[in-house]
Amino acid sequence: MAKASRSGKSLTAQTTARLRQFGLRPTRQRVELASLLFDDCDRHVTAESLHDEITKAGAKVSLATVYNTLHQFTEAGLLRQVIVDAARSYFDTNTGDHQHFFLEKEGMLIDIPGEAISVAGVPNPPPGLTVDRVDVVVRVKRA
Amino acid sequence: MAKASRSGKSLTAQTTARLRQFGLRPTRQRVELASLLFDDCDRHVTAESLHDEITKAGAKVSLATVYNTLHQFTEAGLLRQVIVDAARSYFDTNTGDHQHFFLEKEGMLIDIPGEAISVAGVPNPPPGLTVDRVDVVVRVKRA
DNA sequence: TCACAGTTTAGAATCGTTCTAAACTGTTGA
DNA sequence: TCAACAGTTTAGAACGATTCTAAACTGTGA
Repeated sequence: MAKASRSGKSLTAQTTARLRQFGLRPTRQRVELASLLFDDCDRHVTAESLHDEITKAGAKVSLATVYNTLHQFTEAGLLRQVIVDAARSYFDTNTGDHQHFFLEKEGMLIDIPGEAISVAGVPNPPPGLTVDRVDVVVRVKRA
Repeated sequence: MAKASRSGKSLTAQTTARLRQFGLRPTRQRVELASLLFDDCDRHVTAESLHDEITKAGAKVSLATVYNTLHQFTEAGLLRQVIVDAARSYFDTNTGDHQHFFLEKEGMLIDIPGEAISVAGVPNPPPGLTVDRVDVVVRVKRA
């Protein structure tokens, strides 16, 4: 691991710098979690799934820390929370404009690019309210 | 209460008949809950809020029964479950095609008529999957 | 290297929800 | 009308996800 990037910095060093930028002290736990989340392609995780994954990878991070970290990353804008299931929270490393397919049975999320989809005809919200975000969830089933 | 309707049946009698139609034995608890839910205009409730309401109305219905009943009504197609908040489940007496404004802070849902809103450009789901439903949640904030 | 604020942690606590098993009640058939 | 039974309700325990607590630990800047 810690493959050197074009910039000459190791991935870990990049992650460390990134965390510092966002005002997060780069502790071992945060760096390890951030590596899992951000080093490769976009991902959807739950606290539980991320905790399992990091544990299987041999790192020791408590579940409480996984929860704390997911929330801190979300506040910092590194993650986005996706609400599709009453039973558990998902976190998405893709924070750009996009929507989701959701396969409830398997707890699987699939991104839909924001450019692809468009929502028209949203009425003005009642007086005193402003639109914060429009979420589209396309619920799918195995055929 | 039990104001006579044009049909000559009391509301309670109508509710009772309705429940029977859906294969639900019209017990005291179900009739009372159905009255709160369906006698007036469309509503959004949580198990907790409905339990509070029926308790304040002087009826004794356990929270477990409220949960059971909400799920039975949902299965029967009398209610629709709305997933907008990781913390709790909402149930909507409007089962027709429509979407929602959601004011998280206050746990308030407001219907958006289905005709008003339109979602275009939903890609074909990955092979083996079919679209079940498209949910739109317009998250709003106090200005 | 020290001191301290920030962080992590195990375990307890909390919250919404579901389960359990015993008591209760519509309904049906005699 | 009534007994019998399946379906229903219930209190309370149990559950699973998440948050809290308070004590131990660790980056950081001097």
